[in-house]
Amino acid sequence: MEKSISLTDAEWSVMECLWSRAPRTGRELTEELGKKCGWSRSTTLTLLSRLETKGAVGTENDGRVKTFVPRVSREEAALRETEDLLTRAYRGSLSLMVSTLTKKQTLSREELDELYAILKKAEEDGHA
Amino acid sequence: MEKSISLTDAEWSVMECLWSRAPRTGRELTEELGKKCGWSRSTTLTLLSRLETKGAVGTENDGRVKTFVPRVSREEAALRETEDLLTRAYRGSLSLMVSTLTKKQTLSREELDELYAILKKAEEDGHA
DNA sequence: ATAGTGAGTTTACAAACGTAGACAAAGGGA
DNA sequence: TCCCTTTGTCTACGTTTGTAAACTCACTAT
Repeated sequence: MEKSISLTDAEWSVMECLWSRAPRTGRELTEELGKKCGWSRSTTLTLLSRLETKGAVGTENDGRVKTFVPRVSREEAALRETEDLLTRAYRGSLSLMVSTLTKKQTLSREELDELYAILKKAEEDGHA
Repeated sequence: MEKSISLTDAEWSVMECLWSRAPRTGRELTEELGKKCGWSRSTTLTLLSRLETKGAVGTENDGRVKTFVPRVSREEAALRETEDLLTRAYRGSLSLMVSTLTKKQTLSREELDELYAILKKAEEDGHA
């Protein structure tokens, strides 16, 4: 597979916005990110253009106004980074990761229940 | 808590070496990383010195030779990055992370068993 | 026509990263 | 003593990232 796009911190904030609703105009995005991150208009637009170059967002020209849409899903992006981290920090072992986390922070009842459900599902799908 | 140290990609490789055995001399480290990563002597030493500045490794002077030791454990480093990622990409939800992973790759029987064990343990420790 | 606005594009610039060459001090042999 | 090697430090340089000002073009209200 061609290596999927990886996002920087600032870029995540932009994508976050786009994932929450799209298509959006530059206008809306600069406004929202201005509030949320304290960025200037330019900052947001620069980021958007870098993301476009990377192929993480697509644009369309409606008259003189550009609209932006995400080209990668949040899942893809998240997955990409997670796999990187898993490899880098846990030699690829998910259980090692989870155990490291649980050692440091207590999981809520809900979180636990969800995790059990997920495992159960994974189990079923696995030997299907 | 004072924000723990975060490592760059290249720095992880260096720490990896140190975690696998320490204390080590610059000599050993440049050799190993030269092979493993194709780095020049300078590269490794620069990284080591940056890590020293960050406080991620400590040094000691035995005569004219320096020895290096890790100052942060692999767990600490891994945890730090994992928490970052969890926040950035999964709004802090571990179960969301795990489910995203399981959707993309099948877990082995061992991995599953380990995960169940970890959850069980977390559960017990939780309401202790 | 004129000036002000909104939108998009260019240029900028410092800090962080990856990578490494150059240089200096110290020790070991010829 | 003189040179080579070892070890450590300093300097360097291109790229990426965060952040934003400056500039330009099209449009609108006067």
